[in-house]
Amino acid sequence: MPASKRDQLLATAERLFYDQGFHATGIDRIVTAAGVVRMTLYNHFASKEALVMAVLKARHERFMASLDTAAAAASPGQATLALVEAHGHWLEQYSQHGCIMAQAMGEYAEHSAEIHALATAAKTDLLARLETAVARDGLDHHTRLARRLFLMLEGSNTAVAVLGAEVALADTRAAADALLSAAWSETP
Amino acid sequence: MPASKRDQLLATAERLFYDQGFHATGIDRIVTAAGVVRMTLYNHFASKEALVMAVLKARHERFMASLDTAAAAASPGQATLALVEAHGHWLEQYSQHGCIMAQAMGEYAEHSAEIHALATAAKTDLLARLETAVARDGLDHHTRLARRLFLMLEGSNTAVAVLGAEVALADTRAAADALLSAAWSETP
DNA sequence: TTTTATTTAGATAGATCGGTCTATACAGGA
DNA sequence: TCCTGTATAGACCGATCTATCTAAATAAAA
Repeated sequence: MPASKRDQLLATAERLFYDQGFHATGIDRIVTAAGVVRMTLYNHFASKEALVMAVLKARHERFMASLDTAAAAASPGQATLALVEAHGHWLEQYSQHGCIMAQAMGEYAEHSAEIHALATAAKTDLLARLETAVARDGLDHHTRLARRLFLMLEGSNTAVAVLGAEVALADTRAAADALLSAAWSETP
Repeated sequence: MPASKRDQLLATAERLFYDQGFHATGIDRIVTAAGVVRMTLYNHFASKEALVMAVLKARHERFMASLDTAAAAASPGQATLALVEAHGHWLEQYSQHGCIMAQAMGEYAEHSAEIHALATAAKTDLLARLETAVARDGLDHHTRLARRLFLMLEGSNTAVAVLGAEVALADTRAAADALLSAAWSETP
């Protein structure tokens, strides 16, 4: 069965928002690219802001699901590295030129508290998953370590855009390994 | 002496672009906030795109100068950490809710190759400074290590926006220390 | 077949966008 | 004093923005 008009709109808007930016992408371009008429969009979404919210929410849920799947499938003691790998895989597939949540935070910081809060929550959700994984792997100082890994993964968003996925993700993996090793030997 | 109209425009535009985003900030708002008339802007800058370029260029030069000053004043063997400190200091002062260059890359990736290239060059300039410092400090594998530190510093841009400057910068410092220690003990 | 919900087409609204134009005012330096 | 460069005020342009409205077409469910 073909995707619903609503799903077509979500997928098209996500692509355009990510490639062109939020404010630079007009309603007309979205509906044209989705092969749909303007009223169909406003039938499914109350406003452009509501559309942005729905796009980010759906994308975030997909991202979290891929993290959770990877963590659940990891061998004992390997949950943290599995998250790092899953994050890298996501960047390779869907996020080659920067993080859409960071972009949304910047574009809507003073224009929509709702969108800004959603994007911020997406970041803290990732941090929370890291904390859970680090704790599950039996590593000490798990909050501190999780925050350091968070720094790395956030940095890899930009690094992929600047240096390319191959180089950036290899660096991220190696740096994560170094942080994890250092965590064992470091004095508390 | 009061700042020139041109400088007023640059400072005002920088603030508005950073706080509200590039596309979401109109020419009218800039000139009004700068206390200047519309034609004065177009007398000094050929277009909005040229204004964005000038703003980013000036900001980047200020940033680079602060890095170079810090590196030059560092004790022998401490240039790398001095750069990390200087970067953190910059975030505290001027970049509390995300990196304006990353924002520009996102907003202009498909709208202005010139702006996108400038923002990308800003990132590679930071990476180059890190490489120089790491080499000057006599650390091995300096390219690889510099790229890992680059990841950290890029991550701290987002981390400051999400977790606040205090927490994020403490983590960044600690993680950089850990990476530097690990660099000594790691097998090539 | 009738009802109900969805989609289409297209006109329309008012605001704002980046950018241009002209005429006027006002400096400081020659 | 005159001249040159800069700033002001404000009208103006066409394009685009988000959003709404109506009327007709379409399809699936009852």
